[in-house]
Amino acid sequence: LSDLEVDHKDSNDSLWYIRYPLADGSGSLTIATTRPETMLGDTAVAVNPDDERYQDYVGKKIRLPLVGREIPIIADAAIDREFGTGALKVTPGHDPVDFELGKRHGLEQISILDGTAHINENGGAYRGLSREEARKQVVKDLEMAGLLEKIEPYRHSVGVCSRCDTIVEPMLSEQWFLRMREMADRAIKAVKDGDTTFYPKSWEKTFFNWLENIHDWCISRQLWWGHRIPAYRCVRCDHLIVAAERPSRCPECDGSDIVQDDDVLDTWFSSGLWPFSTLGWPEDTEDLRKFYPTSLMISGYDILFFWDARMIILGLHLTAGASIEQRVPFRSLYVHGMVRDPHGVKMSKTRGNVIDPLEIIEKYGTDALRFTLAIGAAPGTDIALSEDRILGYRAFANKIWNAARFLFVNLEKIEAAGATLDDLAAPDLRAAAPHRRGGGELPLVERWMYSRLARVAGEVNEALEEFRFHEAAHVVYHFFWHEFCDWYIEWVKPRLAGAEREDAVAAWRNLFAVFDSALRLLHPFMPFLTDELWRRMPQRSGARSIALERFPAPPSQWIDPLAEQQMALLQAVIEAGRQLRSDQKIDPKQKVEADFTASDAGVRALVETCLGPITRLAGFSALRFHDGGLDPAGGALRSSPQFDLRLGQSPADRQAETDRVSRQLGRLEQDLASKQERLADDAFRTRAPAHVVARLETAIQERRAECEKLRVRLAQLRGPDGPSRGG
RNA sequence: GGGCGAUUAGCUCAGUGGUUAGAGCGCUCCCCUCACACGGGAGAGGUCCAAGGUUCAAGUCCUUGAUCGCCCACCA
Repeated sequence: LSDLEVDHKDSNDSLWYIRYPLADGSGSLTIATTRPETMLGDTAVAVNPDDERYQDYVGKKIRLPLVGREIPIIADAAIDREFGTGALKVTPGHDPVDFELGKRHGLEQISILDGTAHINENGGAYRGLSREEARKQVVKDLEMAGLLEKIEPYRHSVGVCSRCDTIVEPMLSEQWFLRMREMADRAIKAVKDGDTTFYPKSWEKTFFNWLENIHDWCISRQLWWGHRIPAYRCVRCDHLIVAAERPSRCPECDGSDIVQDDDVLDTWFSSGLWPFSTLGWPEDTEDLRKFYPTSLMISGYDILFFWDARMIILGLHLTAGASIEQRVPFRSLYVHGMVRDPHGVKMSKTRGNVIDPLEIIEKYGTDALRFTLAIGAAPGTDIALSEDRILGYRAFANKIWNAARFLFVNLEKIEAAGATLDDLAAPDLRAAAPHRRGGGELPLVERWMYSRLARVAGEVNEALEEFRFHEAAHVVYHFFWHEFCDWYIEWVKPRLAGAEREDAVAAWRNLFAVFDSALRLLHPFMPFLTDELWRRMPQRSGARSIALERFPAPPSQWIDPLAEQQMALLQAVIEAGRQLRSDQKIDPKQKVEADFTASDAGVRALVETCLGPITRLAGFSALRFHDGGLDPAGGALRSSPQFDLRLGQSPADRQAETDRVSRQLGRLEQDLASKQERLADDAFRTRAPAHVVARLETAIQERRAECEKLRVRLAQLRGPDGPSRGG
């Protein structure tokens, strides 16, 4: 096992205090141990040289109980005086610390265990017992001999096999090690120099920390399966040869009886060779030159040390290349999180909180699962996977499906008027978007839609570029559902079945063009659904899959800030209308008249040009325009800095309306006060960038106007002549 | 012992110094309106863990602390 394959687990154990008698019978010394059975292999007792309690003992001999061997008492600065009794039994054969200690003091190394963790012939009477049985027996015998002073409960960490949880028993054996220092330093340098970049970058620190403290790597394993270690031994003279090819004769004694080492390489060593051994290395192949280093490695952090770091280390060491940058196996390493249970707890079979991806796929669909993982994959975080969340994204998949259904079902209406799917959605038509009706102007809603598409595509591309998958998924989700479906489709619906055939055709072509782009943007996140829907649109002959199409990168000329601003205003008017309806508890089926006023003639003109969609989407039977303020006599009112909107009937609940306005006014006044305070600060005016100051000034102006309107409104609501009749 | 990270709405989480801090789910109210009730519309809900500091400006940067994770480590 390598160090990395040993986990350390806290364990409630005992600390046994054992009396070791001096060989000359002049007394005894008590040691404390967590593994009493290992005393069978003790070859010394050690104390700290500065420990005054044991000054007289150093140099004397102990007669090891149960064994009878005489062992020395030695002094070593590594001994912690505070632990136990300050005296340590030294077992070089079965403890790494003791092994080092033994080497410093020339102590004998005695192995008392065989390969199956049973006591061997060095354990005398205990031979044949398992380590657990031996512990019991040793303790029992010590107790009988009156040498067991006490047992204390003790909590410490125990090394266990990371695969099977068995307690690891340190023992002496011959193994192959890789000297890591220089190779680790080269890997550190490569990453520091930016030859490979980690995403998120914070993982580089973890990487450095590990490499800076790295130990030599034990790469030999006593297993059947694996790359056999290329080391050969001459049977006659025992000479060792390490070579790529099996030597026919021993270079030392010319013997021909040569056997290969039985050990195989650590599987992670073999895996570490993967990036170049798969490309034909050590031959200088075309593949190797073309694909090494590769651009991106995606990996979970649980194998950062096991695999990713080793690929870098071995790549730097073994591959030929013109420069050091060409030796790293990959330019970017994206380190993703782990999928956890709904509460962020690691999944485990024993805990029973494992979510089976196949069951999830069966239940909610592959695309829903994939989208959930993508949108949850914020760099540097794990993903808490809950079925509720997946359910939400299944709904999204359903939404996409239904939007497509809308397109294809409604097509019949225009097909009746003689247009075919090819007339509306042919691939070259989709590519030639936007479509203007008879060479005229593009309607506002389409200018807005294409502008949004261009921005969203830009954001998605940028996010993917930086491995911000969650952001890309979020942006495209919001775009499809809340812009494409909620606003764009709803807005253009009447035109699609409209009598004006030319306008209808243009609207359909734009709708399909945007839908096509949306599918492409969605494809990395929902591959199956998007491909299926894409196939239902006409395609170039020979086109095989949406996966092979271009990812959208709409021209930046589509970005139209004016259209976005105007559309936002119209949306605000519609939303104000809906809020009023909802507040006034107006039956959704009932259309109501509304009154509108705007101080800016441009705003009024804009609203007038889009009267159809506004009245339809807000549920108005009519929208009446007024000059100046709206009649204070009645109706429920919504104000914004740009416009006022009133529903033509009295508030159903005057008190509720008063409360709402007053709450809103309170919020605004507070905000206004803090803004004014900030603006009044000379330091802010002089030191903040001009655009920040200007923006604040604009905001204050707007806020003031809003507050004023609300104050007037509040006075009306509270006044004796408050609204009492429809108006 | 060393290192890394987290703490933001009821839950799970985004948030790149600069509008009134966001999303999904959940919750409340209305609506089965001719793509979708896996839907539409409207809402409620947050002293951004604490205390200092830097800055004209901090959820965001720095320090300390608390709590919770994870990784590494040869304390018998």
